[in-house]
Amino acid sequence: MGVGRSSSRATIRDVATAARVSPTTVSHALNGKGRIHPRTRARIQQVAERMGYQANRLAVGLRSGRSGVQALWLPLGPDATANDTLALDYYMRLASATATAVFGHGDVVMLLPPVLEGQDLTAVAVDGAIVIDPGEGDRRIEALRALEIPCVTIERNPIDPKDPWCVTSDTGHHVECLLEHLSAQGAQRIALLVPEAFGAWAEEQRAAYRSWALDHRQERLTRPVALRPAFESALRVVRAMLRWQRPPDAIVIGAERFVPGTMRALADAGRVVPNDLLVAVAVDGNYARGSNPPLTAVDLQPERQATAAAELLRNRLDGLAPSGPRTISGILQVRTSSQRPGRRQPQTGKFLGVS
Amino acid sequence: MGVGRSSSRATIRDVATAARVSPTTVSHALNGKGRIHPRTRARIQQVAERMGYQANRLAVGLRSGRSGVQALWLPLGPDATANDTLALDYYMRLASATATAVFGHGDVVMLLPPVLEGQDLTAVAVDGAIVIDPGEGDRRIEALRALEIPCVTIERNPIDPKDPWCVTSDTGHHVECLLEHLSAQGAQRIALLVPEAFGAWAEEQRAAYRSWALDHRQERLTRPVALRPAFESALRVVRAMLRWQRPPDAIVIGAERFVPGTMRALADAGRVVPNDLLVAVAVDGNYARGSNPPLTAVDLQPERQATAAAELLRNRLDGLAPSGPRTISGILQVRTSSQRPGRRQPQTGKFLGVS
DNA sequence: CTTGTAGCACAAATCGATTTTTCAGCTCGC
DNA sequence: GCGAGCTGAAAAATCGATTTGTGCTACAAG
Repeated sequence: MGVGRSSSRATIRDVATAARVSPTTVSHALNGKGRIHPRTRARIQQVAERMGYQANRLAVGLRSGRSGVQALWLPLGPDATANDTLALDYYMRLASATATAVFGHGDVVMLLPPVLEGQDLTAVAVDGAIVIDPGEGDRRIEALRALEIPCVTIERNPIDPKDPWCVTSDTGHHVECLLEHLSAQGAQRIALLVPEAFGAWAEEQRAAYRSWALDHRQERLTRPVALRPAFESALRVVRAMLRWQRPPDAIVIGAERFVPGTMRALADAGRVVPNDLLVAVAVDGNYARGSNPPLTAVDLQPERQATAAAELLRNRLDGLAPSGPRTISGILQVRTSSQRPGRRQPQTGKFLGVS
Repeated sequence: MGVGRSSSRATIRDVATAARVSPTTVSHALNGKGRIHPRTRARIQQVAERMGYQANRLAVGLRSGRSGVQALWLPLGPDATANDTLALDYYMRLASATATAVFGHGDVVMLLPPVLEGQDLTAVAVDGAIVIDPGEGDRRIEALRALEIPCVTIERNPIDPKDPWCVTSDTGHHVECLLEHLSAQGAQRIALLVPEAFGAWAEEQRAAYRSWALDHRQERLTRPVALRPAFESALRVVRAMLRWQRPPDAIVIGAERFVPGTMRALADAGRVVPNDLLVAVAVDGNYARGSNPPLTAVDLQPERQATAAAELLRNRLDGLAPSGPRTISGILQVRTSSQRPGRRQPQTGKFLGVS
C-alpha cells in the first residue's frame, strides 16, 4: 500500500549500504554535484541501477520546494456533464498531449477539477499551472495569482492580452485563410457565425472578417450566436440567414458547437452541401469530422499547443525570460463541405503558418 | 516559485510559535489525536485558521507513505493525436468527473501519459490508479501490478473478469434494451454492428444479441466491424447489409466510432432515418448527438462511473473488503433516429437499471 | 618540520509534517 | 508521606532525500 511498493522500494540509504558509502556520497554521485572519485561514482551508479533505485519524489520535493507537479486547468463548467458540451474531444487531445509533454520534462500533470474554490487549491502542492482558454475575470487565473502559482495560458488571457506567458492560435489568420479558401472555391457571399462573448477569440474572428470583407468589397455578413443553447441558437440564426433576400453561398462556423444546429438548418431548408452552399469550421473536431458531409475545418493542433505550453511553463519556473507568446498555427483540413463540384481539388493539410 | 507561495506559507512551526505551544501539540490539535485540553485545542484551531495554515502535502506524504495522488490512465494509444480517434469526449467527461470525485476524497488526480513504460512509472508517487477500458494483456495493468500499485478499472479487465475492483456498465443489458426499444417501434429485423475484439465489451454485446434474437425468433444479424479504420469499415459493412436480399430495418451501432461510416452508407443508399430504417447507438457521445438526425443512444453516465471508481479505489486503499463490481446502468436517450413517424413517442431519459 | 591546499568522503542539519516517548505536575489512596 | 495513576504538553525520532560544514589524507611549498 502507499506510494508505489513503498515496503520494498530501495532508499538512498539502502544504496549507500550496498555500495559501502554514505548517503551523501550516493546523492552526490547520482546528481553529479560535489567532488567524487570517478571510480566511486561509477560504482555507485551501477549499484543504484542494479537495485532499481529511484529517488522518492516526495522527499525530493520536500527538500527542494518543488513538487514536480504541474496543474492542468480546463475551462469546463459544472455543466461539463450536461449534454450541451463544448469541444470535449479537443480538450482531451490537449490534456493527453500535456501529460506527455510535461512528463517529458520529468514532471507530472495534475488534473484540477473543473470547479474549485481558491481555498481548496492551497492544499494542493503544485509548482505551476496551465490554464486553457481563460475568459474575462477567470476565477482560475485569480486563484492562481492569489497563491502566487506561476501559470501559462493556452489562448490569450483577455484581462492581460500582452502577457507573454501564453500559447495562442492565430485565430484571426485562420478565419482569413478559410475565407480565402471558400472564395477560391467560388463563394461570393460568405457569412460568419461568431460566438457571443468568448474571450479574445470571438473578437479576433470578427476583426479578421471585417478586414477581409473590406479588402474584398464583400458585404459584412457576421452574425453573433449565443453559446447556450448552442444547437437552437445556431439553428435559428442560420434559418434566418437562409431567408434573406440574398442568402449567403458559404458559411464559416466560428465555434464547433454550432455545427449540428447549422447543418440541421441547412438540411431542413433543403440545401445540399457543398452543391448549394459551402461550409467550413474554424475549429476541427468530432462534429466537423463526423458531419455529413464531413466539414472542412482548421485543426488547432492541440498537441503542438500542449508541447509549447509545457515548455513555456518550464521556462517560467526556471526563472528564464519570457520567450514571448508562442503562436501555433493550425492546419487546414479540406473536406467535402467546401469543395464545389467541378472545381480543382484544393490542397489539404495545408499549414496555415504566417509566412 | 515552488510549491504554492512557499516563501510565505505558514508551517506547523509558525502556528506553534503563534499559539505558544509545540509543533507536536499543533499536529495533535488539528488531527484530533492525542490528549489535549479542549481549550488549548480550540485556541490552536483558531490560530491555524487565522494564519491560513494548510499542512504541506509533501511532508505529510513523506511521513505517512501516502502521496494523496491517484493516477488516471486512459486507453489512448499514441494515435490519440490522429484523426481516427475514439470517443474522446466520453473520456474527457470521465476524466473531469474523476478529478472532481477524487478531489472530494481529499486527494488529487494525476493524468498519466497515454504511452508510458513501466520503468518510468516507478518515479511517480501514486497511491492508486484508475484504469479505463482495460484490454487483453493491457500493459497498464501489468505495469501497475509490477509496482504493486492498487488499481480499480472502469469496465471489466478481460484477463480477470471476476476482479471485484471494477466499475462496469451493463453492456449486455443496454443492447437488450435498445433491441427492445427498436422492436417496440416496429423494427422486425434489427442488425448489430459489433466492434471486433474490444475487451469484454464486444463479447457482452454479442451474447446479449444472441440471446435476445433467440427469445424473439429473429434471425441473427450481427456483423463484426474493424475498429481501424473505423469510418471505412463501418461504411463497407453497412453498404453490404443494405444489399442483402432482406436488408435490416433497424441498426444498433455497437461503438460510437462507427456512427459516421454508418450514416454515410445510409445516406449514400438513399435511406432516410428514421422513415426507412431505425438507428440506435450503444454509446452516447458527440457523434450520436451531432448526427443528422440525432441518434438514439445510451448515455453511459461517465460521471457516475467516475464517482463509483473513486469510491472503490478509496476503499481498496483503506484496506476494506471489495464491495463487489459496481454496475452503473446507462440512460436511454431517445432521439429522432429511432422514432418511427406515427408511433407513440417513447419515454426518453429512461434509466436502464436492472429491476 | 611545519603549514597550506587540494581531493575525497562523511556527519550533521534541513525540509515540514507525524508518531512515539518522556516528563512535569497533580491527585489519590494507603 | 510516598508511590501509583492520570493529565496535558513537549522532546525526540522518523519519513527520504539534499546541502552544508567537517575531517582526514597526501603532497607541495615555505
